[in-house]
Amino acid sequence: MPLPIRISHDSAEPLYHQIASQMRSLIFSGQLPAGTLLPSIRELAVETECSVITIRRVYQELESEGLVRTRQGTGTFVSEVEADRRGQYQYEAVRDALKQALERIKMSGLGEREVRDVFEQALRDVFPSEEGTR
Amino acid sequence: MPLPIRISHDSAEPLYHQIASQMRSLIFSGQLPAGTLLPSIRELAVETECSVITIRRVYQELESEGLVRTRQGTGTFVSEVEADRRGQYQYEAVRDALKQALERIKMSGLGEREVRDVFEQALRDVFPSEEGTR
DNA sequence: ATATGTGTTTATATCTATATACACAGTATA
DNA sequence: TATACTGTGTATATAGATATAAACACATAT
Repeated sequence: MPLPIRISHDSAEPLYHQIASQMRSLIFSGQLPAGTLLPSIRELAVETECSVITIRRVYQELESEGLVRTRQGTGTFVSEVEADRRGQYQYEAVRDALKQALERIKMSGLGEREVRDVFEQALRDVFPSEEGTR
Repeated sequence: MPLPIRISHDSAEPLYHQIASQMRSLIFSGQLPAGTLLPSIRELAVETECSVITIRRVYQELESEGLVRTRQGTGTFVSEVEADRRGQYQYEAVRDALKQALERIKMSGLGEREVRDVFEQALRDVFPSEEGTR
């Protein structure tokens, strides 16, 4: 089963960074629970249309952060992660992404009101009108 | 007068890319009208805390896109830009910035309430309390 | 044993960022 | 009117980060 990862080869953000970042989210959000066997570096390389070495680097980086554990000849597994780090990471990731987007939008000349409107509309796509939420 | 440019040395996005991207916005949005004399590469290098060569590269890239015109010994000036390209670029810039942030939000697994809270916080960071805006 | 799946190492190309020394344009001034 | 000065951009060489290919080594099941 392929991982829900979306990378862009046109983006200025380096490939290994995009992949690592998204895998952190998957792990911290619990979508990849501790013990899960990750795809082999070759599988993930195909899936993300990049080289095996790049994936290898991602796994190494995640291992150095204690998020995964890799064993030669066997595979790479998700490690146990303290609850503390979970919420913290997701919160900061979203906060940074939002800030960056807002900076970008502001620079285009839009004012606070317009930025809010644009974003409000976008949010409705992500959280499709749950009637009872109001 | 320094340009309203904000770059991050920690970001995964390359320096020259951050700078070029923001200068495009300034030009396309009309905040830097045609004929404007841009800061010298040394000034902008100091302002952005990067090397002269990096700024030079940015100016070269913008020149190759027809956005600026540079003359040795004199300086770099903003060129005339067709109205067509303006709206187009700004629209796409906003659209892409939003898209990226939303992808990140989806992947985080945070709920609507939390996302909205984070958004308000980020919005305040980017638009520091302009009292009269309401 | 050996076949097939893992991860690993080594060498290489390209991209990003830098420092240093150079060349041109305009201005002051002798 | 020369000429030196000070500001511009420019060229060359180099270091580090990013991405790759190809050959290697380990683990497990036949």
